[in-house]
Amino acid sequence: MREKLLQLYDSLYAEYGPQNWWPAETPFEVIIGAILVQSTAWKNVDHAIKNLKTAELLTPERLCECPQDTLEALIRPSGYYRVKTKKIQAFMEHLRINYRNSLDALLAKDQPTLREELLSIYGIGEETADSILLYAARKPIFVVDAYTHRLFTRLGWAERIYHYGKLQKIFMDALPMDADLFNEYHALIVRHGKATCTKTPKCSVCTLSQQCPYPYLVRTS
DNA sequence: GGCCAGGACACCA
DNA sequence: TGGTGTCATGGC
Repeated sequence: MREKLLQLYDSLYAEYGPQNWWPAETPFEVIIGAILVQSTAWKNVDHAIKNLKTAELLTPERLCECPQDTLEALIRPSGYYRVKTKKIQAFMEHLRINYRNSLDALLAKDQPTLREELLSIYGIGEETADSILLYAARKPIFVVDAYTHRLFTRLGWAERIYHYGKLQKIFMDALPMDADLFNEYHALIVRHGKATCTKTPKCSVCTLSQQCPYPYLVRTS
C-alpha cells in the first residue's frame, strides 16, 4: 500500500504542484474555517471569513464576546449559519473556560489528548478535529474527507461504506509520520476532487486505475 | 432553475 | 451498526 500511496501522491503533486494549505493567516482562522467549511464550498466560507476579518472579530478575545445574532449575520454566506454559530460558540466557550482564551495552550497538548478533547466539543467531529490537529497545531495526523473516500472507492482501494477511521488508518499505517507530507497530500486530494478531467489521454492520476476516477467529468467533445 | 459543496448530530430500526 | 433527515447559502 505504501508504494501505491506514494505513487498517487507523486502523480497528484506532478499534476497540481504545491497547494500551500491551509488557506488561513493564523491557527485561530484555521479552526473557524474548519467549522465553517463543513459540507460547504470554500468560496462561501471565504465570504464569511472576510466578514469576520472586516469586523475585526477573528481573535479568541473578540469572538468570544460577539453576540449570537451578530455572529449569525456575519457567517450567513457560509450556510447552515444557525448551527455553525452554535458550534463556534461551543468552541469559544471551551477555550475561554479551560484556557482563558489561550489557543497556544490548547494546541500545545499532545496529539491523542488534544484529539479527544476536540471531539468532546459540540460540532467538532473527526474530520474537523483532524484538520485542526494538522493545520492549526501542526501535528502529524492524516485528514480524511469525502474527496478521499470518493477517490479511493473509484480506485478500488476502499469499500463503499464511508468509514473515517479505516480510511485514515490506510494512510497512517503506510506513510511516515510527517505533518508536511500529510498536509500536502490531503490538500492535493481536495484539489484533484475539485478538478474537471478533460485530458486525453487521461491525466496521470486517473491512469493509476483501469477506470478513470472521474469518468463523469471527462468531456467527450 | 437545479444541483451540490473540504460534516456533524439526532433519531430510528 | 447502518440508514436517513436536518441544517442553508451561493456558485456554476
